[in-house]
Amino acid sequence: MPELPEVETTRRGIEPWLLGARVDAVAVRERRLRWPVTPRLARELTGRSVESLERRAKYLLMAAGGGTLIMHLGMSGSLRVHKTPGQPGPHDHVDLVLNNGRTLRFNDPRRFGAMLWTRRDPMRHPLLRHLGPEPLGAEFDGDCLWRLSRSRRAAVKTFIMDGRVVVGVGNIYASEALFRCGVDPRRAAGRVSRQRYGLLADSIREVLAAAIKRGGTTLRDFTGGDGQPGYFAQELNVYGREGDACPGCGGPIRQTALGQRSTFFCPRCQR
DNA sequence: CCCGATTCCTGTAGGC
DNA sequence: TGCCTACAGGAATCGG
Repeated sequence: MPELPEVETTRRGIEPWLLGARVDAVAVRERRLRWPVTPRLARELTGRSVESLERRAKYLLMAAGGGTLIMHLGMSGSLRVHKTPGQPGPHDHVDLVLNNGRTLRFNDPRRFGAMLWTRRDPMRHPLLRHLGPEPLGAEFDGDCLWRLSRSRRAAVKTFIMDGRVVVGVGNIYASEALFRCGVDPRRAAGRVSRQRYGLLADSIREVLAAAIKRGGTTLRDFTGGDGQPGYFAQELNVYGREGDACPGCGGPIRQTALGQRSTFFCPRCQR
């Protein structure tokens, strides 16, 4: 499940093969992703050289020849650079054939991912323009969480997963960050103190940075741009561990649902 | 504006 | 063993 660390791991894995490479051909075998892949995408991308590959939230932005390819992995998408791609398998929806002999291949069984071409400033794109701060950036801290949360009655876990508040915090890392700072995920966002938001912001930053260091979390099938899995799963304290002993107090980890999302926490350590 | 519910999709885990 | 259903989730979008 690509969250920010998995997207960043992917970006770092494929960037060296993309920078400066020219796109010689684009093969679109399945147009039905989150939004339809337009014929324009292949037409305009072909012949352009890649200038940069950046990440904003969970989007990857590949700048090429004045336009930008906006990519999102959804929840089952992956991007890999192949030396010899071979016959496309199931769910290998898009290939970018590069002039350095490599092929960037987008695979996405559930097709929640996206590939969009824009000639405008990507940061002004409707999907990106209302996004909150990057959790690893300088402008993100406990005070901005605290300010935005006043009078909010939604659960704090739901609140930190809202991309307008802070980007990149998905279901796994939301549970982990809240455990780390001892905040009950069910607590109303407006009823978390300023001081505890300071701790929560630190926890979000730490847990994401640690996951990036490990190459992301591979629960089932995530692999980075080189096909390697991530190793943060073994450092998860609560996610997916209902009934297991809490690493803090030894009591059982509990599971509940918040905003239709499974949520894991320790009722003794988190208040 | 705020918030919860619904929607897209398919692989897989669990129940019978 | 094998079939069937439920569930997983990012995030846009809808409905209240």
